[in-house]
Amino acid sequence: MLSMKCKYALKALVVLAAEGTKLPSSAIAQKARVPAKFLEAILTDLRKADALTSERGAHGGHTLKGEPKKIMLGHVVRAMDGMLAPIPCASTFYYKKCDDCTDEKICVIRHAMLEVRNKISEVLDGLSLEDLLNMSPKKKQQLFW
Amino acid sequence: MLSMKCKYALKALVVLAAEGTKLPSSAIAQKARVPAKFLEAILTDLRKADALTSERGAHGGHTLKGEPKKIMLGHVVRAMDGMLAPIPCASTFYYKKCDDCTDEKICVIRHAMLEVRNKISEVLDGLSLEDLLNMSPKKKQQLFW
DNA sequence: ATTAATTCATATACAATCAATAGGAATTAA
DNA sequence: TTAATTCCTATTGATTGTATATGAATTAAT
Repeated sequence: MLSMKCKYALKALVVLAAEGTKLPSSAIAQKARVPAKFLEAILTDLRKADALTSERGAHGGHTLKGEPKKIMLGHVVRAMDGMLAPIPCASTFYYKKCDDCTDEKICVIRHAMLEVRNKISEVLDGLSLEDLLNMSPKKKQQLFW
Repeated sequence: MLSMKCKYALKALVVLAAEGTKLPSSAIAQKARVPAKFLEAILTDLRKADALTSERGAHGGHTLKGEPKKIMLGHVVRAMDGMLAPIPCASTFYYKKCDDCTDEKICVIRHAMLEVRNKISEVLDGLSLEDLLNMSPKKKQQLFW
């Protein structure tokens, strides 16, 4: 399950990618229809995840860091929610051994979940913000949802 | 993320499939290395999900309902954890509209998550308990994890 | 009938996580 | 100096996850 936080993060980034300019969090909140104060915290996390840069003070705001084509959904989802894999022992970025497993090389559940994690990764690590924008029927018009 | 409950459920079913006989929950707990009392509740859920039948009293126990080939991982995961999709609006079995979405037909996030949900379903609805057993190097010997 | 083995039902506990909100400090441009 | 903004820390309330406890109901064997 995606958390609301992650969904909001994606929406915020889509707005930034579509707009292509610096935006204050209040504007993003409005365009993305996301709780303003919650979004502030999310934007901070996105900055730490290197997805955007922020400028403080009057005329401050948030700008996408790099081209939308280079920011992949997988990166965002991992930064917000952690691993893509359904189970830690099947994760590549957040691997953790199971307590109830003696030999994970033969664990049939891990095997199955590795397949799932690879499929999820194929999709999310293959989709960029630009790809998301291109899915939208029209452009520059905030009709993404 | 798979819950522990779901993981335990899968392990219990693998044990039952491998064994091919009626087993009391205590025996399953031991073979699957799962907390015994927690497992009891899980087995009840699995019965309600039509994955096994239970007999009470002395010499009672749980038996897989139908062939291992017919019990798909997707069914088990849904019964334990709910939808496979990362987001309710992309679920087929547990669909729910988003509050912050006016036209989900064009929602780019939903679009992306539909792709994810379909990939997950391809894997989990395509894998049976029998398939899991066949992933194991040897058989009938409780070396599944 | 009694006993032991079992499932089944209900309640409880505790911790963690989620989804936010609050208040204010620090920064910046006008 | 002011207004607009990000940034930081704390708090809240609800929900979920991961169990454990207790005991009732059922069944087979003696």
